[in-house]
This record gives sequence, C-alpha cells and structure tokens, in this order.
Amino acid sequence: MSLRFALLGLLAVEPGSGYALTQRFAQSLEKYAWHANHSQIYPELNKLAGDGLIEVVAEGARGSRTYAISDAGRDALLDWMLSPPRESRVRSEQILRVFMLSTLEPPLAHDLLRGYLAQAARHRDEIREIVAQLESEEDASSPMQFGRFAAEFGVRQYDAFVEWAQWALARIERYQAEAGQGSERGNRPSTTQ
Amino acid sequence: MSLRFALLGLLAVEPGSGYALTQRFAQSLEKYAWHANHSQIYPELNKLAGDGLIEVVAEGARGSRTYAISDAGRDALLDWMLSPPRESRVRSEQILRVFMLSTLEPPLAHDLLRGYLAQAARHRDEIREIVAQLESEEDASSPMQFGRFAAEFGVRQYDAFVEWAQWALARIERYQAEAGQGSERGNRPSTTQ
DNA sequence: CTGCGCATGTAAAAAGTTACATGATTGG
DNA sequence: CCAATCATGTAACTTTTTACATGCGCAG
Repeated sequence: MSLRFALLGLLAVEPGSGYALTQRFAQSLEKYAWHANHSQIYPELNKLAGDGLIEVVAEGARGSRTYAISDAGRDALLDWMLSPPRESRVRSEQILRVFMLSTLEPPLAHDLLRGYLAQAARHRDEIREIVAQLESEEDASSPMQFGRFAAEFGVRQYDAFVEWAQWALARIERYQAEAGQGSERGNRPSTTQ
Repeated sequence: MSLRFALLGLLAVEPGSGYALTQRFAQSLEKYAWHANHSQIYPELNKLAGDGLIEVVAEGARGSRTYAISDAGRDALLDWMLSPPRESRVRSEQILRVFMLSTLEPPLAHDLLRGYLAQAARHRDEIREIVAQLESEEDASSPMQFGRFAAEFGVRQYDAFVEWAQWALARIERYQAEAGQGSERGNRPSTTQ
C-alpha cells in the first residue's frame, strides 16, 4: 500500500511520468523512506489511473505520459495521511550490518565501524553542499520545498549516525583496554588498514 | 538474503529457538534495522540448518529446538559482513509519512508534525530509561552488549528526528507568516492544474 | 549512423505479510 | 481446569526484486 501513497505524494507535489517518478524515488526518497523500481512503478501508475486517483495530463516523445494527481487522488492521500500509522517498522540493510558488528572481534568491528563512520560523514557533507546551494537560490515563493526538508533530514540523520559511531568506537576501545589488561590477546585497538 | 544474516547474527550473539529469535527481532532489531515474522523465521532456520550454518544444540519442552551458529555459519556471516553493502535503501512507512507532509496544507502539516515530534520524544525517553537501567546494572564483564549499542543508537536517532521536526515546524511557521501577509488565502495548494 | 539516455513494459522468482492451524505447558 | 503464553508450522496472498524485452529521439 505504501508505494501507492508514495506515488500519490510525489504527484501531489508535481506531475510527472513514470520515468521521472523513478528518478525522484532514487534521488532522495529511497535513502530515507522508500524505494521502488520502475518495474513496480509503471504497473502501479496504471492501477492508480484505473482507479481515477491520477490522470494523464500530457503525452510526450517516446510514448511518455505525464500523470497528475486527481481530486479523488488528493482525497485518498489525505485519508491515508490522517489514518493511524501502522507499527513503525524500519528496514535498512546498512543498519543491520552496523548492529551485527557486535558479533565480530572488537578490533575488526572497530575497523569496519570507522569505515561506516567515514562514509556517513561523506554523505552528510554532500547533502550539506546541496543544502547550501538550495539555500542560496532562496526562492522564497516556492511552496515548502520537499527537497529542502528531505535534505535537512538527511544531514541530521547522518550526523546522528556519525556521533553515535564515535561513541561506539570509544566504547569498543574502552572494552579492549579493559579486556587486554591481564591477558595479552591479539586485540590492539585498530590494525590500521 | 538479509534475513538469513540477521538470524546468523542473532545466533552468533547467543543461541536460541525460533520463538526466542522472533522476540529478539521484535525487541530492538525491527525498530531500526529489520523485521521478520515467525512465519518467515521458522522456515529460514530450517534452511540454515539444512545448509549447515546453524545446528540444533538442545531440545526443550513443546518441541522447542535451540539453535546455535556453526563454524560454517560464522564464516558465512563474516563473509557477508566483509562484503560490500548494497545500495543503502531504507524503508520506513513512518518517514514516508513525514516526507509526504509537504503535500498538505501548511497548518495541517504543522499539526501532524507536532504529533510525530511528541511521539518520537516519548520513544526517545523510553529508551533513555532503558539505557539508564542497563548502565546501572553495569556488568563490565559482558561482551559488548548488543542491546546497549542498539539503545544508544535509538536514542540518538529519535533525538535527531525531534530536532529536525522542531526545525521543520519553525520553517512552516515562517512560511505561513510570509504567505499570510497580503492575501488571506484558504490555502488549497493548487486549485489550478 | 551510432551510442546513450529516455521511456515503458512483462515475467519469473524471491521475500514478506496475513491468516489459518495445532498442540504443550504453566500459573492461577 | 482455564487462560495465557510457549512453540512450531503451512497456505494464500501481496509486495519487491531481478531479468528480460522493446523502441524512440537526440547529440556528436
């Protein structure tokens, strides 16, 4: 069901073709909230059109169809937004990997986590640049830019991860220091790759 | 594939039955990283056992079987942990809803977002209590408690959300103040298409 | 005139959800 | 002895992924 409302939501912001929607998913939505392939998007658009929730408003080159949300679609989207959200389930392979670090030997977990931290920091900085650009364009008339909210969310999300990772690294180091006191195990804090 | 490694990871921390693993998923993993129903877990455990990655180490009342990870399982888990993570896709209906707020009229988006903020703050505070308790028990000998890492992650995650939501609320308020200056519109985002 | 990106689809397989189903044990 | 919880499973359905498939239009 969520795919349906993700599409309605994107079309509520701005009309677009299946191709364009596929790109909008890949652009920001998939990183924080939802992902869909084009092979899922096209059939769903046809279903939505069949249900009268969206309409073809233009046809372009190469058989492209631009869809826009209909009034019925806006109503359906609103209903969904006002309906109680179901159990908050999050699915992220990346975070799963992070949690599974605790199954590894501390030095290895430490090394991998440093890598994750570095990557998150890079992502954060990339988005910060985008934010800076958006902020400079400063189109005050624009109606509550979706992208601006998403980008800010991303920056804060990655930043929280970076800080958590630093905390976790320190904790692993502390643990290793304590564990290594008596018996000398192979475990030095980081075998610098 | 991820389910398989989530199970291997949980069993690498501690042996358990399908029932116990179902609970461990529900306890913390599902909130941040991965969810699975028992109807998915039992068949996957049987497959893992068939592949020799886990073994039955005990049988208890009511036909319960306690599984433990095998050496082959540890190898498989390690391989996975060292393999390059695939595109970071996150799936969260809650976050999808948050992003879709920008399709609503600002006053309504504002109201809903305040609710989301309050709930996130509650979640954060709940986990903080758990953290406080874990911290007081302070079992220094325990081998890098998985739960402690997850809880800290949760606190920071929710906290980042709360702060983002506050930022977003302020931005919505600013937008409304600006938009409301001249004409008192009844804000239907676009009556014109 | 060719390769790349635009643009849309279908089919098969895998993963995940929901519902159905059964029975044992334990605490009150 | 009754209800709740432990404990495991299957079946049907939905959703998602991966692979296959086709063809247009534009820039170099």
